[in-house]
Amino acid sequence: MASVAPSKPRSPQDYRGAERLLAWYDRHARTLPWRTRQGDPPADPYRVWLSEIMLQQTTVVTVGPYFADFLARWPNVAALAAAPLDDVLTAWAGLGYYARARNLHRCAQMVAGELGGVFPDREAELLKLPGIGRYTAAAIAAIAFGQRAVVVDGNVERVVARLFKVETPLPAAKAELHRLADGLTPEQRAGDFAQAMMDLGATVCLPRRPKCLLCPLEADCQAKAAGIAQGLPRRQSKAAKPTRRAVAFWLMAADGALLLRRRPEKGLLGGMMEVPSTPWREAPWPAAEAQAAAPAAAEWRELPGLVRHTFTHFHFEVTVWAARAQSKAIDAGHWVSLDGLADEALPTVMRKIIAHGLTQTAVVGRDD
DNA sequence: CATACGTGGAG
DNA sequence: TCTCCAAGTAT
Repeated sequence: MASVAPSKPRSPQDYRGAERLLAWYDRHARTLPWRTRQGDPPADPYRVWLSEIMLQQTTVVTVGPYFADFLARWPNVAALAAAPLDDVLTAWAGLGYYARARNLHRCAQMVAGELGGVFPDREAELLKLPGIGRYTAAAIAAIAFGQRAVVVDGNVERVVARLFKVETPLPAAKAELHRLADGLTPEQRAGDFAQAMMDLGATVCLPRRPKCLLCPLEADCQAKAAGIAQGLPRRQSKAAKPTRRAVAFWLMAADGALLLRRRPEKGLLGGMMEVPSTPWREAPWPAAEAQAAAPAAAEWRELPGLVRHTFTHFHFEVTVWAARAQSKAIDAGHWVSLDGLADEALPTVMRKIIAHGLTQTAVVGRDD
């Protein structure tokens, strides 16, 4: 149970903490592309939504250029809804968690269609939309619509776990941390408060070396008082990552086009383009077995080296085989000129494989 | 409640 | 090299 839960949800002490945090935020708020400043018109819900989806498990630095590109190409929800899904996937390529891009597009179509182009302003309605979960619904309600909502992301969990010295490891502590965050959240300026908590976590209450001397909440922080701030929140240890292996087939036509194919809509890298390969599995691929999985009969040659990539839950090792295609009459997949690769929805792991194929075939000489 | 789902930067 | 972890969601 709670090691140190406040007896009342909203004590005067908590309220002063919120006040101090907001005062700190007014002085230290970072200027971010999707953030409005004091005195500006209210935040555009489309921009808040777009940024929040992109920021799920993704750093501010990484999101920056993608947010600018999306906003330039699709300045409002109607424009995004009208875009072909493949264009959205291509623009998203490299950001990761590609289900977000598919849900983003579906959500845009729902808002632009049945919702008449207007984002819901209530958490419960936002929660019904694809790609919007508990955190994002609260963040949009608070930041775009000024409603009191309890916004809890990884930063807030860390800040609250330290403030109240919650020693239960995550994820078991999630419900308790949410309750404690609720008790801290003020009625007014809920959007600023949420962003202040997240900024505090991102710049002061850091995971490894918290800068407690700069923290506006230091005097209230029970973990700091106990000298264990750096060790919180505790986390349940994660399982080791297995290694999966595959052989990728670098098939080039006489005109220099490369064979790609689209992955299934669901699952890993769903809907994205890929270099054709054997299935991904732990056991290495004997040559004869890989041969049988090739997209065409050809004189396959193994390129030197190995492509390594780590996903969320496994390591990936890819050997690349290269061959020259006799014709472009191949069912599964489509041919793309090397110049056209930039316009394909290729995730990072596939760009690594392509870069490897490009350099190794150049070193060894085309093929045959 | 557990697991699948990307990528890049920091230490 | 390796582990951690970042403005989480869906199932």
